[in-house]
Amino acid sequence: MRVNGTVGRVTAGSTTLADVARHAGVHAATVSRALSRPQMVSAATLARVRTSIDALAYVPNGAARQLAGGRTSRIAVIVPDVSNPFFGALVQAAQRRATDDDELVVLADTDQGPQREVAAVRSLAADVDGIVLCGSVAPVRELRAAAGETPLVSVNRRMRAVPSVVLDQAAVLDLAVDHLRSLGHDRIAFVRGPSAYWSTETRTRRAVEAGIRTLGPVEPTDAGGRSVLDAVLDSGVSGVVAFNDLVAVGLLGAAAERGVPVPGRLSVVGSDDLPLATLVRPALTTVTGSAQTLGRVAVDLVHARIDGRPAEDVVLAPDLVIRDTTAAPV
Amino acid sequence: MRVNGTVGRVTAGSTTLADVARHAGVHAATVSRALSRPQMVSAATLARVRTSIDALAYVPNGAARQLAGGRTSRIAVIVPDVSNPFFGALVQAAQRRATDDDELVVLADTDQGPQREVAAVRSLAADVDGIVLCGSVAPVRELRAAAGETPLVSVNRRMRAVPSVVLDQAAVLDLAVDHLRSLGHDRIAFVRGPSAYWSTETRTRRAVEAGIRTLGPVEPTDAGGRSVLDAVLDSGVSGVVAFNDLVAVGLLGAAAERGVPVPGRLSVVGSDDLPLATLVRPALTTVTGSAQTLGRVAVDLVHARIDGRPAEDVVLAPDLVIRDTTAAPV
DNA sequence: CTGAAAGCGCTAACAA
DNA sequence: TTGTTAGCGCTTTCAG
Repeated sequence: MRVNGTVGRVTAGSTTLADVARHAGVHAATVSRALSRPQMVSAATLARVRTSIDALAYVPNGAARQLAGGRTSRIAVIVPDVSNPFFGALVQAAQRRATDDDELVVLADTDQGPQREVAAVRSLAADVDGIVLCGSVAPVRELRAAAGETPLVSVNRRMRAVPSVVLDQAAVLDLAVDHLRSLGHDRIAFVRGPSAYWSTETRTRRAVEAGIRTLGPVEPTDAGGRSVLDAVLDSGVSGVVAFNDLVAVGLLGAAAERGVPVPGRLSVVGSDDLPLATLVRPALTTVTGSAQTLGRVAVDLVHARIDGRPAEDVVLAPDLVIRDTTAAPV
Repeated sequence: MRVNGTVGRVTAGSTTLADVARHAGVHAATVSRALSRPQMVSAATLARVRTSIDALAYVPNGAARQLAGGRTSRIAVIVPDVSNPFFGALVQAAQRRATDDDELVVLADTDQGPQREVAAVRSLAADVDGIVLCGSVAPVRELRAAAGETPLVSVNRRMRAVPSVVLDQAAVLDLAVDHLRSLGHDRIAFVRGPSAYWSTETRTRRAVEAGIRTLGPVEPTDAGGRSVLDAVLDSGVSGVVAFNDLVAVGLLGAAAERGVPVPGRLSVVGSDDLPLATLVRPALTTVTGSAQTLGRVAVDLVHARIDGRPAEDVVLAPDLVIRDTTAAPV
């Protein structure tokens, strides 16, 4: 069986550039130009080519494009856990932004492992134009080595020599603390997330400066929140800044089961503004920089890097979202 | 400036097969074999090649691979909304399964638009080995045309001539209804999701058969649930089967605000078993076929199709997860 | 503005 | 078992 040659193709292959060129009566190169640099082609030819493209329902082959031109029209988004709604929203926002640019998003979930994180970066680097790395916990050296020439942008972790988009974590803590103080709480604790997180460490530093006691670390989940209830009660604080909304919800749930009055004996502020925050009762007061914004800005930043434009760190100011059923005057 | 030739490369390019071959003192084809069919290479050569691969930190170029061999080691997962925790979990499970197979997952979010759904399938088809299409709402003809030769698997919607993995929706409804009946409810309503969903239509049909009244359709969200409260109260039912957990939570939230006793005046059963279900108070009783299972099975199915193995529809039986704080005897 | 030719990095016959 | 030889479908110089 001939596989190539004049006899015909066997490859399942869909229509190619060559097919379009033939149909339009021009050279393949012209079709290529019509696609990527329309202004280099005469209006008449352009029209003809476009007609053929539609007629044949031609879709350019990404692999060939990449191989020949270097560009993939693909960016990778690497997150610790897609099933976490925060990252879900972030990924979605990134995807929307990328789509505006006719780009595809390749997703990798690291399951929170530094090992897998580096592996993901390495294996993706050659196949995408840029990488958005979220909630990274791996050593920066390794990440940079793994990324090679591929533009890398970090979200929610500040890294040297890697453009980052982060929340101002000190402000996150301050906002939450001030809010609790304004309600009259003077004994306040910060429940830490995993130590590997940049956000944990940055907030902890601020907490220490501010003389706020810290509890934990706990897992950044509902279960983590539940597990810290005893410590919270023992510590005698009345106001709690939880690492994130999941921890806050877990803490509140456990408190409810133990009959601890909320708000009253305990006021809790979360962080992330998950949709969840509005659904639980009492609703959660939360400090936030929206996942959407982070995702969008990150993609813009990779684009800048891809195009060789300078890309500076973006530090987003958090908002305090008050739902006023959780945190109440003592 | 020479771009190619003996002078040296300018392309940022990382190490290639050829580099490894040179380093190991073998032909490029041998390295290729060492990578994809190790058993075709002598142990000694294999070892040497592997050493070189490590030494040079070689990572194969996916695009070249695809172009030459036809395989991409990539599958696409298309969902209506990644930020929905149900799909988040599904995507994560799919991703894990794919990773076991050294595959990458390309993600597309259609924002629930049939238009974008078809576009996503079309643009992805040539660049992936297979497609997992979740919660599809587009016309089957168009989808099949868009997919071309690329294996397609549908999740949560049964399609003719497309292997599908779905929940037994009649069973979903029956389970929920039986549960409510066993608690003594005899006036029960089903709150419908969007009509475009296969799961809505299938359940509705069953509801009609079973003489259960239907309400809605509503958006498959918290807001959708809130919006249907009046209709629920007006209809005089005491038991409600909500389209999914988000709707259920919205309904419960609105009920709580209106002082409707739950459980008591109203018992609600959701569907999906979102993590959320355990976090709200009262906790949600829910009918489920886990998102994880759906994701995993779907990926297995695409793999089967990719390998040319026969792939039959998988109909998963739902489970009833009873948390017993929501649905209680009348 | 358009055609010709070369080649991106890899795999897959085919020979040896 | 290994080397040789062709391309995969596209972009890109370079001429014309």
